Amino acid sequence: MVRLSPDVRRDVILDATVRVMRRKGMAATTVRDIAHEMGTSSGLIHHYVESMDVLLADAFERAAGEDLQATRIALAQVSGPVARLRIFFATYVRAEQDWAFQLWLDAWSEAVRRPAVRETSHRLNVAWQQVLATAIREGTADGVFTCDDPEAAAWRILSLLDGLTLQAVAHEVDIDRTSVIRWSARFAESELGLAAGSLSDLP
Amino acid sequence: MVRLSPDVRRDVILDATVRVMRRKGMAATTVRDIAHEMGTSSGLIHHYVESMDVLLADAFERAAGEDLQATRIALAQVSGPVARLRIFFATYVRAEQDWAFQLWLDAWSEAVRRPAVRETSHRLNVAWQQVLATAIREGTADGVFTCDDPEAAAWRILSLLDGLTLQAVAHEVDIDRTSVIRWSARFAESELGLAAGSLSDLP
DNA sequence: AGCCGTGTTGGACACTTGCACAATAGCCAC
DNA sequence: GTGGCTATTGTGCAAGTGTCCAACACGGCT
Repeated sequence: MVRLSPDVRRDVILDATVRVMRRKGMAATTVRDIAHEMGTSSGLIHHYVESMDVLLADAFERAAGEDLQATRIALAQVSGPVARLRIFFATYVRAEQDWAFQLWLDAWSEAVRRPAVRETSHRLNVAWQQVLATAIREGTADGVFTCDDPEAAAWRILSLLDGLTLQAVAHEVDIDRTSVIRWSARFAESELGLAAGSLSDLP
Repeated sequence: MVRLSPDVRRDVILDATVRVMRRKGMAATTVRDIAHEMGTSSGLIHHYVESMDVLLADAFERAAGEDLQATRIALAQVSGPVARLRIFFATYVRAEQDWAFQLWLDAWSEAVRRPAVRETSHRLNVAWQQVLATAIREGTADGVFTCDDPEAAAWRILSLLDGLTLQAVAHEVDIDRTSVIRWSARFAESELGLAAGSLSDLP
């Protein structure tokens, strides 16, 4: 029985929850699973967490938020709208490892029943869209892109990316990962008035 | 206590399951719910169905299959590639009422864990893609469309449609239904070499 | 009419779930 | 040291799950 400070314990709980979620899926994650993963009692979890609903939402936020942050950092380290967009597509594959995207599928599905999950997935989805929209706005300001509605264009590009990834992850066939990226990048080219290949051609 | 023949009873069970699924979602559907919906005992269900797993998969197949069939019929009643594609987008909205698309979200999420569900959702997704691919092939044969890979184009259009609908259904905001259709139709125009507005302008 | 096959019942079963709460045990201030 | 605060335990609970099964009752057959 190791006694930890509340902050550390909260961290340990979230980490354990993420690990269980990625192994069993969001819907199948139980309090007892998490307790067993931490090597503690299940009562301890309820001492820190008000409900299973928000725990799942918080854990999802941690898991998905890390990917988002990684992409943001990667984008910040590069300059120029075209190069930045190339990085966006490149990190999106890395970010969306199968288990990570599976969590997104779980979140979208659970959103109807779990208000906390819906709120989180909604917020994170908007955050992803904003990353893209910001990059597009910068490109139009520079005169490199031609796009009269960056917000909408960002939703469309992100949705095509998600829709294609969905098929690749859920059904494991028909569409391979490189096609997902190339097709999405080509769509972005046409959305932003770029020459064919400027985003989708391999470097 | 109405005594039905096995065939009829099986049908009644599937119908009741679909109704409960569309009300509560796939993951939250229970044997007792279905029994209550039919007005019978829960034991009766297991007299006909080997497990909950395959019952959910079969019911999903019925629910999603009906929408697919409705779209196929609607497409068959119209002639000309452009008109047919317009119908496709129009029926996709109708077909994908919130509850129906919610079932798809559930299915994609459950696919990893439930082999029966994965097999069904995969097969039906391919079927939808084939409906679109066939329409595109006919259009290219007629010289109306310009498209060198109808199969891939169908996946892209369908994926954009799914990705956008996903946001509209799961998060209930940000993207309204008319935008989903208009944006997808515009994307189809550029994929098929059509003039802007030929698919996306309201009739 | 009576009988028998079988569709149907309703509850038992063993299990799981999230959550609550008294009791316990570790750590820090004094 | 020692007391007190609180992190942690472990059990209990009520409600839920899928599955099973002996008993029942309806409809067609003789």
